Amino acid sequence: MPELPEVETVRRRLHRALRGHRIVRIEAAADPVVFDVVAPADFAHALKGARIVSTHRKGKHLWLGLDRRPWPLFHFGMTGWIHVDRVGTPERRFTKMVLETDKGVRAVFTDPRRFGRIRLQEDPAAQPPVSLLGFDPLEGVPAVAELQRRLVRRDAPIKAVLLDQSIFAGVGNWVADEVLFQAGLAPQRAASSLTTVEARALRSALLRVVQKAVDVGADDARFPRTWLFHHRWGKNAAALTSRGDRILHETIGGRTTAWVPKRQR
DNA sequence: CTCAGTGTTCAGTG
DNA sequence: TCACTGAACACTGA
Repeated sequence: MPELPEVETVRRRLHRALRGHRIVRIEAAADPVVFDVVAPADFAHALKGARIVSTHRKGKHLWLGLDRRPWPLFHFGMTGWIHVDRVGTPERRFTKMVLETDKGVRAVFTDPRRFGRIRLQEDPAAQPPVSLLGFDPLEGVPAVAELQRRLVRRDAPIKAVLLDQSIFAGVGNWVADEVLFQAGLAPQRAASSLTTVEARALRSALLRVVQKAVDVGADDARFPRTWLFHHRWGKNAAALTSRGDRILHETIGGRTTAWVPKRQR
């Protein structure tokens, strides 16, 4: 479930588990889809022997800072993940990369659907795709006036604009729907039609949703009961919110969108 | 067997 | 060039 909160949660786990360790072994699967720009052997060679000094994230992109360059950069796509295990743990299915450290920690990148990507870059923060991202909500959302300035020239539905990574880095399908639900905004509203009051509601809902999801380690069982999240899945026509309001499912911005007409205008 | 899917990119159109 | 839409990508699981 890799949107901003999930990726940030993985980053924090990696940070605690790997920082200061030296990489003693790398296994990189022969998968030219996931390793789309670096040969797996070159990736392994670049990492082996290096020390992990930092972890980084912007939007849905995650990378490690090493004591030498280049650095590894990960994107989880729809089904990617990095699991932190101890060396000796049973293998996992759909493994694309295994990293083992001198202190016996193993990080495993898995991805059944193979939309994820593993790359190598000299300076991930300074080069595409990371350099092309908009603001990361966890690092702070622009003031309402600035936000509105960016929305006013967009005729697309606000749902689609929320998914635009060059503006809202890290927002994915469920975060977008949750934000619109909590802000009381109908997803098909043109972004340019938002009033200042509505843009303010959007801004604070975005901040609140992302912060809360990260605070609970992206563990959805700990999301507040009032969140749409718990009721939105499965395109169930009879689905209701915690207050008993009907949830509609329709395609907006090219994605399945769950929303509550009674609460969103 | 069919279809949806927590993401991104590209082709085609206006 | 830009903004927008819809298809394509690859594969699992319901």
